[in-house]
Amino acid sequence: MCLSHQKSTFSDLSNDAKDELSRLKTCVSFRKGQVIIHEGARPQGVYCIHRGKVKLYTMGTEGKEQIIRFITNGELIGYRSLLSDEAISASATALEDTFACYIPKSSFFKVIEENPKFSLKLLKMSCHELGEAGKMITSLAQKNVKERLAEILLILRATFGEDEEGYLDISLTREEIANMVGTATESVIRLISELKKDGYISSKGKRIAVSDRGALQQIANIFE
Amino acid sequence: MCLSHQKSTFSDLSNDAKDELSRLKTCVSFRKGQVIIHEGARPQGVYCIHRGKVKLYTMGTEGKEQIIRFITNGELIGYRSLLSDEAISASATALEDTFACYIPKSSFFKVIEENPKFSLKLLKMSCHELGEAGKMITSLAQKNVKERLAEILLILRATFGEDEEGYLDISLTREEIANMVGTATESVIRLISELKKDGYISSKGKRIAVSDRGALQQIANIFE
DNA sequence: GGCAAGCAATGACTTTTATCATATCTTTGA
DNA sequence: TCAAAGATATGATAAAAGTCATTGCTTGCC
Repeated sequence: MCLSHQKSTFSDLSNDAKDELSRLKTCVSFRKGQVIIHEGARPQGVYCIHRGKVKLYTMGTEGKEQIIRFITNGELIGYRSLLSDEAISASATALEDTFACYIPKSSFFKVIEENPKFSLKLLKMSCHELGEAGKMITSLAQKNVKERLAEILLILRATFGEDEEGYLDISLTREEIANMVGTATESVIRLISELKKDGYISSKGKRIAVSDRGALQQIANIFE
Repeated sequence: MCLSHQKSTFSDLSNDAKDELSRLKTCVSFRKGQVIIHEGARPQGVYCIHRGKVKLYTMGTEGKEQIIRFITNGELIGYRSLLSDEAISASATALEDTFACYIPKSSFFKVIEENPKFSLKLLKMSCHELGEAGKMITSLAQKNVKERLAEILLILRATFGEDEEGYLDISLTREEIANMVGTATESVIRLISELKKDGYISSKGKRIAVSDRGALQQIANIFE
């Protein structure tokens, strides 16, 4: 159950509050490809991911997905629209079989009201996300496709890590990568071939491994 | 003073809380072009704009500004990094002479802790901003320059309104518009000429007037 | 009022990226 | 296990956008 996660959004709550939450929540699961929340809908609660990987995306013109970010263990889905009292602005779909807790709107607000520290934590979280969104805006506006692709590969590595064989521990199609980078699928494929030829990454089927992190950082213009 | 604004971030506070804030705050003013907060710095407080217009932007590679959004009467500057406890992620510069209240970090947090409703309002605000940022990401990633320019012109109109002559009540150079749209200055100039020729906007010097809102919405692919 | 600095405008040209077409490789499920 | 569907790969070409160069217009300041 997601409350027990070390890094769960709810991890800092008192035991009492956690106990109450665990009474109010229900457990749900989603199969790979299943839509969890849908853009435009009015949310009735939030999901806290226990185990799994989820993409958050908006539909652009021509029905093309734009992936905004990923959500994984311990993180929330749907809190943004619940708190801003707006329609859901981004759909969420499971990228692999996913298990989550569902917390109804009223219970969620109850926890917020009774736990000022939790409310502050949410505030901190959303402000952090805002900073990340700003970075993404600047990259999309100013970097070229190759720079953006290198940046996204590094983000994927930092977010999901690597499996035993060194491949990124996340399975995305080239099209999904293109939908993050903001480009055509063919361009991603071409550039992945190029990065592979230059020895900065390797790939087998859809799986990708970062082999030269420094080189990617240089390509992406990241100095940290 | 900014606390008295109808639409100020602080408008819902109790009179007591407002009184206390007004003791803790100081008044500051910025001349056109003056930097208010600087990317990378650690903020020591927040600014609440009383009167004026401010651009919020990050520096991309090659030192090119990327304007994330504008801030005007009643809105806060610097709260994001204060709340997420990070370095300032976006600089703010006055676009015209601007008057603001400065509220030191400790006072700001005091108000948050003592007024749960205010804390919730900030949460709502930042969640709303997150939604807007998501929209901007999708536009930048999927729309072409002309569509984005039309969208930005509509946003400027909605944010700043028009003066007596019907011109947008905000003075931006073509370069600044390009820094919002995420394109080259020349491209913005060319497209403004084109929109003007087609009769959708008019312009005189740097001033721009939207004459056919519907047409711009159609160009921008906005259906609302 | 005139002059300089900064901005806007436009043309010519290059580079980047998208699109379309087609071939080949991988998965997946009957 | 084998066929079909779905993904990846690559080439040719077109379209979009950026860059560089130059001219002309505004504006603000002495």
